[in-house]
Amino acid sequence: MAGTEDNTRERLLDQAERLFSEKGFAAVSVREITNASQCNLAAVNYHFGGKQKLYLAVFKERWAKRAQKLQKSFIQALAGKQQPDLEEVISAMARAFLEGPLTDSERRNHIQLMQRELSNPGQAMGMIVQQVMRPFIQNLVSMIRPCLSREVEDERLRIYVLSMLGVVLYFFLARPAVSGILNQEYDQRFKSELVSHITAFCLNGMQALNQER
Amino acid sequence: MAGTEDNTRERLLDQAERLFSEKGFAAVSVREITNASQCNLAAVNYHFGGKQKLYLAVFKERWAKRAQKLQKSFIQALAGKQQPDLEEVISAMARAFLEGPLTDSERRNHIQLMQRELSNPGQAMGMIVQQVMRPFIQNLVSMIRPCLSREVEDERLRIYVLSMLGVVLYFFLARPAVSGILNQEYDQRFKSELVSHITAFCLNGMQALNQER
DNA sequence: GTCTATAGCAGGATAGAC
DNA sequence: GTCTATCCTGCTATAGAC
Repeated sequence: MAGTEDNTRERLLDQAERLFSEKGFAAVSVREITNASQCNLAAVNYHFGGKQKLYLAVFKERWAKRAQKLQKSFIQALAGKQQPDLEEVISAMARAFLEGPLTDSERRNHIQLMQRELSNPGQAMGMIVQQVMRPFIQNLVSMIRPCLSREVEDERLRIYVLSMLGVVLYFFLARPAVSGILNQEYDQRFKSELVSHITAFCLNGMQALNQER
Repeated sequence: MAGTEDNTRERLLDQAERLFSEKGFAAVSVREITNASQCNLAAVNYHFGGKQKLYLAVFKERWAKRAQKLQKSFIQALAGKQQPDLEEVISAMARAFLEGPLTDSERRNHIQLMQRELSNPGQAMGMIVQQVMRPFIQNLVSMIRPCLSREVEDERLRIYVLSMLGVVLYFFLARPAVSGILNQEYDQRFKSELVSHITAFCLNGMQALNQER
């Protein structure tokens, strides 16, 4: 009685995550989710208590775990270094988002889902900011601080870290537009070119912190 | 017969733009739009031929015009200079998006609507990319090229311009998240601090183009 | 735990009076 | 050009058999 263990529930979470990230909460119907999960319409209510609660469960049981995985892979990439330099930190961050431990579709789902919630705050946004983004940013801040040649307040440093995240995430979110503008598919070659570019751009951008202002 | 001239149609476009940008296409009902516009349910069908076509009309008749206004204000800001330097170009760009000629709510509607379409391409995306973004980016490219100390191919320069746009737009789109992370309202003081920050960050970031690679 | 069946309601669209 | 009334589809949620 512990072998099968709620396979339906898992399939529902999988498909719900995929569909919500592709189309957004309102554009997805429970029928679409249960059909894709090859289970019955009533299953959503039985397992989660409604569409809205399923949405929340996707964040709590799937999204948050992936976010941890992503951050662990970022930390792992820097684990060898005693004191990584700025370039290493930035490149590891860009790589975590663009080439990290997730599959392509996982990555897309993960980031699109986050963006939907961040620009259209619902009940999951508090959790995302408090439990995932704040710690991650604080983590970056404390890795970057020793690389700088001047004392910089936390608050100012956080804005810089947000700017770097902005660059990375934007190449993701506006992916269809970027493809259209550059006439460029997001293949493996282009993605690693992007990592180089982002690293160079942000590395130079961060130098503003080392200047008088 | 040319004085009143379809006031209802205009109100519908106004309210549709606001609601679509706040909640997204699927989450808004025709009833919600017509109530907000203080007109009848059937008006959407009469004037536009359906909800989907109203959505498209919002982009064609409202969004595109605002985009032009925004770009004109950007060009205007640089009109005095014979050859603006890089800092002036970047600061004018950031200002156009963050403090430009639109009211706060116009700006929010405009950018959120764009982002919804860019990350979730529908029928309006082609128009946005071809008629608005491509020309704007090409414009930026040709203003920036003379500021550089090296020859740079168009393609490479476009990626840099996209990165700058990424920074600017991200501070907009993730506004609720940024507020939560920094514990900071988007008041006038903070917005002009953002413009300074973005200018400094991007100005330095662009220096990567002047380096060997 | 999974299914069928259905209640109950909100959605987009349209016909036709004015 | 605007309104009312209504059609019909599709939605979420639930009751109850198995």
